[in-house]
Amino acid sequence: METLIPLLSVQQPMIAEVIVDIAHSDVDKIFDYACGEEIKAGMRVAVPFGRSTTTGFVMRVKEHSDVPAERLKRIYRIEDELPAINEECLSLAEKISARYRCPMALSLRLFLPAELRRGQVGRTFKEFARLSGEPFVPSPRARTQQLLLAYLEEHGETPLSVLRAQFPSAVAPLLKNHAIIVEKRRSLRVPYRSEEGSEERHILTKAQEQAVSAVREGEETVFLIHGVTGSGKTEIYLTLIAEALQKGKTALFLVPEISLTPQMFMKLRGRFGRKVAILHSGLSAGERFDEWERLRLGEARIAVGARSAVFAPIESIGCIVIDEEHDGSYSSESAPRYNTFDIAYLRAKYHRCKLVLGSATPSVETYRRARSGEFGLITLPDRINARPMPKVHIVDMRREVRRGNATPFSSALRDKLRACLDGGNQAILFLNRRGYAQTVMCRDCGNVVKCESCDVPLTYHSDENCLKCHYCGAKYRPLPACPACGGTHIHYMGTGTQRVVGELKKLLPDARILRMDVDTTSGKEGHYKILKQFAEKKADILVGTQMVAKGHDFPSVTLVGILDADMSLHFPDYRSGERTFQLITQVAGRSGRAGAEGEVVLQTYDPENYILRFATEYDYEGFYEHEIAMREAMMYPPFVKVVRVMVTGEDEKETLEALKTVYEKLQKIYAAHEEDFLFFNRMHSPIKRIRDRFRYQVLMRMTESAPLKEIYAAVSEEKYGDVLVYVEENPSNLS
DNA sequence: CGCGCGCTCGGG
DNA sequence: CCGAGCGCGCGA
Repeated sequence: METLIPLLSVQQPMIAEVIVDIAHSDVDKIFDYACGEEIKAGMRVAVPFGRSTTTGFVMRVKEHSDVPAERLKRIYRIEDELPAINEECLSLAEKISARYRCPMALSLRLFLPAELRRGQVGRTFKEFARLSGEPFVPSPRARTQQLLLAYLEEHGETPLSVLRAQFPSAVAPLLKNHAIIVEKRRSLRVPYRSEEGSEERHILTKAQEQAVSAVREGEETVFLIHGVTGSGKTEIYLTLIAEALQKGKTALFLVPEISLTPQMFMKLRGRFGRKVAILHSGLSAGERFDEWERLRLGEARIAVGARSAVFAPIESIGCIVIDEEHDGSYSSESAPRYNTFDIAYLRAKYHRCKLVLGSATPSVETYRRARSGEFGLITLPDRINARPMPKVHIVDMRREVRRGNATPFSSALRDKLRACLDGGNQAILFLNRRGYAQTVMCRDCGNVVKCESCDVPLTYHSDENCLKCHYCGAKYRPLPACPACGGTHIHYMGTGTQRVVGELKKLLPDARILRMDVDTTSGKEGHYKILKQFAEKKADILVGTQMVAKGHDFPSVTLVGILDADMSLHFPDYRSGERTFQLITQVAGRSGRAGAEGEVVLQTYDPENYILRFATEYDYEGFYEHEIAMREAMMYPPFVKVVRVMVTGEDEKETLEALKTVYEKLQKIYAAHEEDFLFFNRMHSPIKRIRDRFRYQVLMRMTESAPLKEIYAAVSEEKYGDVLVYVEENPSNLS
């Protein structure tokens, strides 16, 4: 008779559900692999796939598979000792893929630093020395050896490099005698390293105190802090973050791309020391990876960074902050086209924590949600130092032109500039147009010189003496004659920052001028270098594009000139008014922060415009009431949703064919839900070609109840060869 | 995505 | 008859 002996040595194999790291809809599905007990959800693994090996993400581990056992293959190896993506983030990735119809591989990648995917980031190691405990008495003459041992006695484990520097001759003999032991240990690179955070108490004003308790005690998940420039929003954020930390939780602090300056890093490091990890493209690959790793390991508990930091690998989040909530950089411009708020909201819901939005000029949509009671609304109307906002003077440029002033500066601005510099103060001139001249036109035939790859006029750049395309970056030699008619009356139209600097030198020959725009801020810390020079008063006037507008403090700036306030106002976009208001408010806020009272000169050809009027009065409420009424009357967001399906490809015929296919599918949805659509049409994009790709679009305006999911489904249903098709919701630029 | 399979077409 | 080219479906 046979006895059945349990085969303890043969483990029942487990099954891992794996998503392979290939961003393609054909392979965007679960593949089952056999694996052992050591495999956990969230790990990256190497798996045999087809005839090659691929990285995959373990989504789930289960006991049975519907795939016949003979077809199952085994996971080759584990790529990360610790699961790279936790349960919360795995399910978040699933939601993102479902919401934006993108392959799981793409949504999963959001949670990993690029360095990890590329494979070998140098994990750096460092040697540490400690006392071995073995009895050893150095000879009385070996004084440095005695000192070293005493040092270790006092300080405990110490990096070997420190000992080598302090006791150069002692290390080798002590090692030889086994008096000390050296171990290699993982060392994490900490950028902008400083000592522990300062424990000093930060005294809050009454208004700040009230704001903090409103968030702490409020019922809502989301809070909007609407506070004027200088009202002390940052201190509120930091207090809320500190409170989360005290409860043993972590925090997420999201800021616009541009405001991640070294000063900002230092401020946070000063406050929270090594508990802060900064996720930012300005760091080296190694630093970035290590900061991510410090968060994942729990060594750092506050993640600070731009948009992508919302995917930080932290657990038990106690507080999420989105500063400068209205900033455009919070929307992703490549697949998946997520909005940072939406992701942050999902995470806040999951962790049952507060999501705090802050802005001096909230987006109309956010403000409406706050006013309706959906979000908690906290208003900080006063500046900390009770200083009034700078006085804004509107200058009618039509009158200047009539008087024969052909320069970019009104007489009022010229006078104030001189007075400002005479008083030993600094000025900022803002103009949202880089280069020297906006367009190059032939006066003989009217031809405007365009880029070969884009349907865009070229901008003349005087410092490089070339024509540049601001969409693809291509450079061209300046033309001696018109390519269309051979005429030689080439006219340089419109003023950019370079021309302003040139004119300024003529006007104020002794003034020291700095320029800040995309062309002068190349390199890793380009912005920072220019801002630093200006802050150190190595220049009198800073001329720049909108990058001068974002939260930097220059105590001796007492004059801000907005050279062309209409520029963004007449942008063909329902948000142009909102953006202009935000921009003017921000730029104006640069004036008069500490010293004398500041002034702003706002030059416009449309001095009666309501947006400019409200901006000069710093009247956000007034602006909002006017704007929201207009949006409702015109049926624009937030009352409807603007959805654009973009179709772009290098081959125009192919692109048009794809457009036709997509349009027909969308038309079916439209026909079935006609009552939900206010607008439905296909057309050229305003810019017909960018980077050699033709651009067509189906533009829709629809109610909230319209079937957005069906639109996403229709677009991702079919393959369109080399033609790229994607959906945008309330796109921030409609070019 | 990368690959192999099989179908089709064209050349000799 | 054979080789190149392409569309399709598969991968666990």
